[in-house]
Amino acid sequence: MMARKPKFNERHQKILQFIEDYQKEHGYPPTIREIGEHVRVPSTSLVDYYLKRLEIQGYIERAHGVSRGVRLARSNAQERSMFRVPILGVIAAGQPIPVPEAGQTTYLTDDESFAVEIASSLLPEAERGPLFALEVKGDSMIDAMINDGDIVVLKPAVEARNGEMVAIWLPQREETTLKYFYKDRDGYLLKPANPFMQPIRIPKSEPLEIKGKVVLVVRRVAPVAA
Amino acid sequence: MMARKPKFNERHQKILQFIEDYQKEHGYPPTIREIGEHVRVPSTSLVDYYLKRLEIQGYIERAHGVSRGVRLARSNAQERSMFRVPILGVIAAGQPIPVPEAGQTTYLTDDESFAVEIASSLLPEAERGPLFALEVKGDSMIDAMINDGDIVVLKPAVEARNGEMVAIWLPQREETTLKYFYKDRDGYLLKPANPFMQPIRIPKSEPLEIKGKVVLVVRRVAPVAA
DNA sequence: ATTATAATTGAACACATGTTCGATTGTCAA
DNA sequence: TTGACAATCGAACATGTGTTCAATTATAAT
Repeated sequence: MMARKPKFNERHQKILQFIEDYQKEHGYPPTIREIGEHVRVPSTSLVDYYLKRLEIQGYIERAHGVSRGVRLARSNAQERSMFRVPILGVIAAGQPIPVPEAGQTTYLTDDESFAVEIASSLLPEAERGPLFALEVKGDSMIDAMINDGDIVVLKPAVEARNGEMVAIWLPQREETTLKYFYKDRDGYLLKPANPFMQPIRIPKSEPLEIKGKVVLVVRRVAPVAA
Repeated sequence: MMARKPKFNERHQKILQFIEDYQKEHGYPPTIREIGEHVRVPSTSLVDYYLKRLEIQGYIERAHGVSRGVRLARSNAQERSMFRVPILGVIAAGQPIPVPEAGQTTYLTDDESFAVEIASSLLPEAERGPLFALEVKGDSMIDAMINDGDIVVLKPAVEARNGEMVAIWLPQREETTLKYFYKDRDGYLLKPANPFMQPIRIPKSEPLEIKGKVVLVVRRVAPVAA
């Protein structure tokens, strides 16, 4: 009964690749014939046949009856490829951590200097959503392997699971740190990222405010003249 | 003699705007007729007339004889915002650094796991061009504030200026390191990024191979379950 | 007013391009 | 083998779409 099921062969892949490349190079999508030429499919109807399949499978979107009316589906395309994350302030040893207000839409100034752009491919799927970034000032985070000038991207959070790297405010000490977070019956254990440094133990009694989970650390290495 | 000179009226502006909007919405550029319809220009020849002007003035680029062959000039459009940088291998203490072959086109596997995407806004203008990335294996780069699993983005180079962070292969020691590079009459001084650590002095006599300049360091902080 | 040129029109043309359809061939499962 | 469907072909068709051109109208400088 069932004959061989339609497979997603290399040609399909090649077509998707070609559409992407062509779009990037020309600024507009290819025609059916151009696709066929490149993938060595001599008949336009066959290309159409392929495109129909790709459309059904959700890889592309088509505007029917429209020349060059083909594009990669949002999911594949560079749609979600960029994230603009606002830099809310600095993170430093002696200062509380600025966090985004809940109500206010995390809004972005157009000013480039107050935002970083992140390739979403750098983020695990789950970490999407509202993010904010802080610029590290001073050497106080150095035991977290984070240096002056680095940018840490955070996901707002008030609690964490063991093993996650979090930004913490210790009210009693008036201190901010970035540490791997572990909780046990005696209190908290804060491990530096640098394995050669000693973890800090926080007794249960001491207050501890988690401000966010670290999702990404970016260091631009500016070449400095002599 | 001179009649009124061709002015850049609001229609021109409107057309540019429309091309941009349309492209963003549909994923492909509009036709001449669609433009005319939107800007309330009833004759296709007049739209063509406008487009010719816009092309001469450098606002748009056209592929003549091609349907929907119009796009905003690069200068207007948002310059390429993404970089795809191939991950050529790992960088570790005891291993030579893999560098891209000069001849071979920096080729990108489709495989996402072998490339990182970088927002070009993270890079200084000058650092564009061929880049490659390496994944850090082990703790050996820890004095450069770079940890196991980090990704370093490099620009191929065989020499460096003082103050630049470079990837270095020391043949005599069979060792790879990332350090800030300083050269003086006595040889080389390699400073760790971590200011608390001691710099290394390399005598003039010892060979030293620079493989690339560090442009960016990225650390994905994967949340680890308990 | 006159004139030169810009702006605009309308229509026709040529061909680029998506679509359709019948026929043929290839390939798997029963 | 045979049935069923996928894959492929070739050609024709309808129309989408850039281009051209001659003619007309509007505008600013003389």
